[in-house]
Amino acid sequence: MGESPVRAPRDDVVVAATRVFSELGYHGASMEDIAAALGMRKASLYHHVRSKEDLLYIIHEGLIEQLISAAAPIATSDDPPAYRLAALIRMGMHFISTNRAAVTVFLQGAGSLGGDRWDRIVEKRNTYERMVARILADGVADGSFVQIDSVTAARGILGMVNWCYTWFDPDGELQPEDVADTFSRLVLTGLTPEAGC
Amino acid sequence: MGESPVRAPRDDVVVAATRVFSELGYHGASMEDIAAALGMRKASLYHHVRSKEDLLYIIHEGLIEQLISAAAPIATSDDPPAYRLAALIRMGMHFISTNRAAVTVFLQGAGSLGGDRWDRIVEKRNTYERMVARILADGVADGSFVQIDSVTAARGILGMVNWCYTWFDPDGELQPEDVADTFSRLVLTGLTPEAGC
Amino acid sequence: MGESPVRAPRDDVVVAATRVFSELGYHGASMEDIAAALGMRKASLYHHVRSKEDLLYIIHEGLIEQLISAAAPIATSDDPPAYRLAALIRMGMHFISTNRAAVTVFLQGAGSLGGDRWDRIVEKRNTYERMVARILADGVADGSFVQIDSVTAARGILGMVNWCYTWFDPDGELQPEDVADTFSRLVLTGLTPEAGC
Amino acid sequence: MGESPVRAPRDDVVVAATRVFSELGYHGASMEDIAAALGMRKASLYHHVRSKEDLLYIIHEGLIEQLISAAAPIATSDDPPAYRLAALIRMGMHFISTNRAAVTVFLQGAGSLGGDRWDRIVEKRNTYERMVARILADGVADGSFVQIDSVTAARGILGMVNWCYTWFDPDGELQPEDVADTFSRLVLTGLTPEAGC
DNA sequence: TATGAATGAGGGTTCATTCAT
DNA sequence: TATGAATGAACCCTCATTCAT
Repeated sequence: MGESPVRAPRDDVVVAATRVFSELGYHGASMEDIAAALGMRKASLYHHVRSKEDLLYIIHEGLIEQLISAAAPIATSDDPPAYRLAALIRMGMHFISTNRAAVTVFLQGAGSLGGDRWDRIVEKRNTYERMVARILADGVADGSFVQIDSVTAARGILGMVNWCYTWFDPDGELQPEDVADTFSRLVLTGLTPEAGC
Repeated sequence: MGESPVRAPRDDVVVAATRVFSELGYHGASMEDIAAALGMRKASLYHHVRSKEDLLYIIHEGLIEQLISAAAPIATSDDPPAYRLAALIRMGMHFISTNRAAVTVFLQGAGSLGGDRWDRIVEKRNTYERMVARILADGVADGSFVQIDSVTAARGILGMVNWCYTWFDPDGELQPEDVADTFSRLVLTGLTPEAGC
Repeated sequence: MGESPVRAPRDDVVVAATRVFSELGYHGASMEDIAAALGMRKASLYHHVRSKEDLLYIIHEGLIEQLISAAAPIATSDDPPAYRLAALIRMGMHFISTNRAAVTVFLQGAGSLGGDRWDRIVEKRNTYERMVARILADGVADGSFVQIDSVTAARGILGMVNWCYTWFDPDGELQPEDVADTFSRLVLTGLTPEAGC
Repeated sequence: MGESPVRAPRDDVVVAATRVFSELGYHGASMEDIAAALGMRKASLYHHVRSKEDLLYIIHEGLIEQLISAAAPIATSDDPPAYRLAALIRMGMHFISTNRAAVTVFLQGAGSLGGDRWDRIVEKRNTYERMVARILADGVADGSFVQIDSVTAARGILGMVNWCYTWFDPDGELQPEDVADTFSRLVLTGLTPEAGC
């Protein structure tokens, strides 16, 4: 915290890079492309960012930081686990539909980020994952959830939500809340009706 | 249709390419890398494949074809929906843990495949997705599943399973069947115990 | 002649450029580097100098002018040739140890200076060289030196002294005068003791 | 010895690079220039060399190795010091006039070679220097030379010879042997005639 | 005077692909 | 089938220089 060697570039630069990366992929996008999206030439771009990889890192870090900030209050609230889980799923869907491009870059960008930086991102990613797992573990502990492998279940739920970046269309008929509701019902009460009640 | 068809290259070539692509990413891997993995030089590789993109397409097609072949008998069996869904999840986990590299290439490779070919892959991908959605719809129809948006739920379940390529370690403690069981319970009976029965 | 003349920039600018050029080489140093050494930004530097090459020329000219000024009175004095030569060597060593950075730039900078300017520097360099050769010729003429190719010998002596920029350390144990004495003895009386006297 | 990570490129490549570097300077020369000198394109050059710096290193190493090989038998022979010194000077002049371009690259190239490699070259350069100093020390020890700082004198003599790369013209009237003779007389018997004999 | 921004002109390097042997 | 060589097309990045503020 505080010693990041990466200057924060102008906002529009990051926004443009995020869009271009999400459309062409990190490797498929050239600095030229990003510059063009900003109405400037390649060389000018280097006044705002030090390298292409810097841009990728900035996007990654911005996203995971924002995600954690949004998740933390939900995960650590005093609400019952089921409630917290549903809120987290809703937040996740909202996040994806609001940050479409950045999420795409984030979830596809694996492997393009150099060692140290990738490690730092992974660490934060794990932090987020642990928040979800913690909610499940809490529920199992207090009996509001059935006995289940909370880590695996958490990863399953995360996958369910993350995967939306491949198909969810914010401009489509379905609202993010609709999807979140479906997912919540799916993992909370399950597909099968409660037997014999 | 109009393009010249893709000759099927020697198996070891596809295997090597799959491994190299999965490790370095499609863009990050060079033909040189693949050739080296086969103990030959770049130029020789062109006696076996016509282009780098051909390789990617071959891998994609091989995978989706194999996946559909494995899924079809399950999806179309006469077993009850809940049973079929569990079987599909189990098959999916098994598939991922057996075809680690290819699955990685398949799920990360979006965007690197040219128009026509990508479309053909997407079509088959949709076929697979529809199989899952159909099972859910069947369950909703026969009352064995609760009323739910079967398409969205199917995508959620697929995401849950697909996402495993990012974290599941075939050499770890967890068996693919264990994960499949957790996932099945999660989406069939849900996290919350059946109330007051 | 036809080109616009070079304004003399602030002294500290030249000093900084000299140091930076000597450390990184002319091509290796950027205007940014020089500006940084002055605590300003690249663009500000252009208020003081018109171009990078101007800086190089200014350094070259300042050095050769200063060197000629120091050498002239010695070379044209009435002292006997041996004395003048020794004095010149001493002056040369003193000059190198006092103007380390500038000498480095001067002796390494060949080829970076454009046609006309380089020619002008070379001309002055030759003037200096001729001073030394003249001393030798004088000695040969008045019999105080042996018959020898005075031009070649002069170049040898200059090389001996100039070369010091590659190894002489002003902060080392050896004083410039010590080196000058060794060099003077070497070229005046030689390594071999006078035979049978 | 043996573990050099630099493949030896085709001879003509090294020759061309040497000439181009000597004419334009390392930084002033582009890979394009070198390729053009070989009648190929920039990209083709990379089949023969891994990087521009590799080329520079190969030139440096080739030169210093060759120089040491030529100097060693002279320096370690049983001939009297004066004879060995004269022979070394003659060899040096011959070397410079035969390897004009490479010597130019070698003596100007300081600073362009990365840390490790530069260190390795400097080490060998010192080896060569020590050979000369050793001859002088031998002469001082056996009384055939006057008492003198042999290290400084050696550097002076080396400078005298090395400096020739800046002015000696192999196609001029002066033969390398002529210059060598002048230099030998200069440092062996000196400029001043033997007094009163 | 000082500077942030912009940019044309390269420069080194990589790479998929072709071709003659 | 195998490969050494060659190359066009890019790509990332640097830099001297200009200009509006």
